[in-house]
Amino acid sequence: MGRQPCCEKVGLKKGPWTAEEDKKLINFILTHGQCCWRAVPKLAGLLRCGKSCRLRWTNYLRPDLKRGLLSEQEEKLVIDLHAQLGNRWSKIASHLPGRTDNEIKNHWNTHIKKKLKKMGVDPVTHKPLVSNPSDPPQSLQNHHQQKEEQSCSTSSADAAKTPSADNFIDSVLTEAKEEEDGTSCMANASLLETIEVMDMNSFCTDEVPLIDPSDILVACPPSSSISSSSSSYNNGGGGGGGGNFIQELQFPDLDWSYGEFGNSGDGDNQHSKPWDDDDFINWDFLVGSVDDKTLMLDPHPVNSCQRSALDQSSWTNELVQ
DNA sequence: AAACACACCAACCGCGCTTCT
DNA sequence: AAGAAGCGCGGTTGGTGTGTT
Repeated sequence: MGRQPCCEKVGLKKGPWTAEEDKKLINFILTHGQCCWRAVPKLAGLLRCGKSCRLRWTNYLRPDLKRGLLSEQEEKLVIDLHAQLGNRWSKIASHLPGRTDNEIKNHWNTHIKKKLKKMGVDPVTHKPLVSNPSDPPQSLQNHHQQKEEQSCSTSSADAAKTPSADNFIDSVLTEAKEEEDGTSCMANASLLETIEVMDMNSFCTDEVPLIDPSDILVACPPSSSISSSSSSYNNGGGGGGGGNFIQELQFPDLDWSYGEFGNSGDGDNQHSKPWDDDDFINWDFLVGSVDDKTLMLDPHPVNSCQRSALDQSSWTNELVQ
């Protein structure tokens, strides 16, 4: 069957989002929650297609997003998961709270791929990269040999496994790490333990709990970081932000279950709390907007999605602070 | 200081799956 | 059962920032 474009292309804006557009989208979702994406642009007064709005929200504006580079542990987890799942970025992202599939995909393509190749690992198969498959480099053969001889295996389950792509990556990563900073086998074991714990703590869509709105704390960055450039505004300097300007805010009790904040819309998010203190680093314009009175949160929500429990004035006051 | 190359990442595109009628 | 609509996913592109010559 033929498929129409996701939206009438005529008259719709493309390209980088402006602060004003972000404001509109955030404002809309804050007041109405997430509903039919196709209707969002119309209702929010945006000249974008619904798809673009959804993408902007899930990949950038969602308040529970972590910014900045993936940590070593996250990176390791991504590699492990990629070995199991392949390029199913949304599935991989579901194991990394606060990370989006797009972010992980980008990180994979720009960092991890290179790193693995450098280490002699095929980023696609997670097996040794060799010109002649029957003749792997000595160093790689050693990896397998050493791996089998290792007395400090990460788990009995691992030990029981036959050598796999996963194990190979583990050993290569372990060695690379040792070469890098001289950490011991025990240290790596603890790293892997941590990752296993992360794995155990991650959960899928169906396990996503609902949050008590009163538990939600939001960081409030300073308005001074507002940039006039859409792009620098978007990039935000890599997101190391947070830091000393953190203020805690009560967040309106929108009907946003964790599921709705799930990665790439599957609702598969797995946070013990939806937003970290470092969140909202890109929401500086929100504060600025309140300052200059351009952002008005609707004090009269029209459905159960909107906040009700929190006193409007205290919420606004805290936002302005 | 200017030009160029490279790296990074937000956003777009098209397809597939699911749901609705 | 079939078509239509909506949404999500994965691949790709293009703009911007940063480093190098």
